[in-house]
Amino acid sequence: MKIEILTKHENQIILNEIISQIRDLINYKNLEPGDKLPSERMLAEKFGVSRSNLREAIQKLEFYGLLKSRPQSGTFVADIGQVALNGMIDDIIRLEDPEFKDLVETRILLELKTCRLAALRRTDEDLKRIEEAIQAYEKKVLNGEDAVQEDLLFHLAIARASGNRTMNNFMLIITPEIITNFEKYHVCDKNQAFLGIQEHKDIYEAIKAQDPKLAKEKMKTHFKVLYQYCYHT
Amino acid sequence: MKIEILTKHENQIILNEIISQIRDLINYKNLEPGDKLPSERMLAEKFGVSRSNLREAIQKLEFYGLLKSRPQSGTFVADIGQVALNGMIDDIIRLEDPEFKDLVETRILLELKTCRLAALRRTDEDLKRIEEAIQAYEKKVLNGEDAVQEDLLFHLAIARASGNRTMNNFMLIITPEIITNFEKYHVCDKNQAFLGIQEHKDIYEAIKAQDPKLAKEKMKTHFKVLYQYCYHT
DNA sequence: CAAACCAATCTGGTTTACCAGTTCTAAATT
DNA sequence: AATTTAGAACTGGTAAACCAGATTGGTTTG
Repeated sequence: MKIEILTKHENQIILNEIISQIRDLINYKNLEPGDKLPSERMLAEKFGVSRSNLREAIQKLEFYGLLKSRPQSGTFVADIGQVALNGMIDDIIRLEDPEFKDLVETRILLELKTCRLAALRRTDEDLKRIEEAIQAYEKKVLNGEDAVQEDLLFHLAIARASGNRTMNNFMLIITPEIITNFEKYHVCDKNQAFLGIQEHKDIYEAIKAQDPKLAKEKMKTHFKVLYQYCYHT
Repeated sequence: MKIEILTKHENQIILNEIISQIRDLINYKNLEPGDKLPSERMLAEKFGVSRSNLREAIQKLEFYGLLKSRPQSGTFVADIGQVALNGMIDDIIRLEDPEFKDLVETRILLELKTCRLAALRRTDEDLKRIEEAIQAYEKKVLNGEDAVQEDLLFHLAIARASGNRTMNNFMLIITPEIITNFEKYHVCDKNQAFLGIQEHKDIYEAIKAQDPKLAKEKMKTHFKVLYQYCYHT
């Protein structure tokens, strides 16, 4: 068999085609929640794709909670009816990579909430971690060095302190892309970094004082520049 | 070699161990953004694990944007410095599966935003899709049938209309878990489903009228029961 | 001496073969 | 006829073999 090397994008396209075929099969066979799919080998042959590719597709649907694989047993439809399953698969296939603006918008939304929650739920260990992040940031900025990484760890420490694992996870997902784009587009300049020290401290104090409203306000102030970048460019 | 069948959880533990070893190696070798990691074969041997497991670990780090694999070339550290990389890997390893409350809390946060954005950005096609979702929901409820799926598709249609791909993706991620738990814990009863019809229509009208503030208000009303479940139990 | 070139080697990706539980069938037993 | 049980076939997961493009070092050529 001829083998071709595919780009990430081409691979994603055939992945979506397989997913769409899996959806069609579920509809055709009227599979309901808990029903078993045909084996990976059969599906791979039926769709004319390799088992690896088929497994990738299944794993993607597993990631979105639509299928469940059980070792030595089979792959099953999750506890989700056909209507929702069809709607979700359509959305999953259609969904493209986010733009930078989408990431920033989401980040602002998440962080205004995580810092509120952090003010309500933070433990002493959380406080300590946030404080350490501030000190690392301050040290770098005062030395005239780039401190994007330390800035980020401060925000991740707050996400952790929020006690909400889902938001924490989402912050981890969008964070690296944000960092790299920050540095690429120079969203923050030296002066901003300097102002950031006090802003970070204000946020920390609000969280320490367990004042969620103030914490959110201070975070909003901290995001002023980011707001403008997101909504006025 | 002896082969053991591992549970998903056990597998995740050894995955985290490998990730932690990768982090140690990056620190030990002082690898900077863009530097190349040793080959998968070498790492697998060095860590005493199979190449498949090692690849899984790499793919997880790739998902979080910390590594980048290039075919026939190698695996590289992303454009992220050691400080951020260490912090993020620690968080990734530590992070456990979210609780239901985390999901609901995040969903409320996301949806209050997506419906605002939908009011600002919705196209005519978006409106049409939302309307169809409402009709499907209404039909089921009036028939006395369960309409959790249709309810969900209504909310996903709004997420799509928000025009923010990241939020759309996040909604898709948390949605199935929410559905299954809804049905398990009977968060919504029949009466709620009935009230939901008008609430959905109110949200739709606000989005149609491009009134973000009203849309958010109506969504908040719609989430009243959910709020109570989330914060008062 | 520098630039072009070529083949040996190394790379991540993919296919193939194999593993060990699970599941189903049908024969054996009560 | 209903129940038990042995075993064959099937399952998702995993290890090993293989692929072809990328890299690299040394050689050749201008």
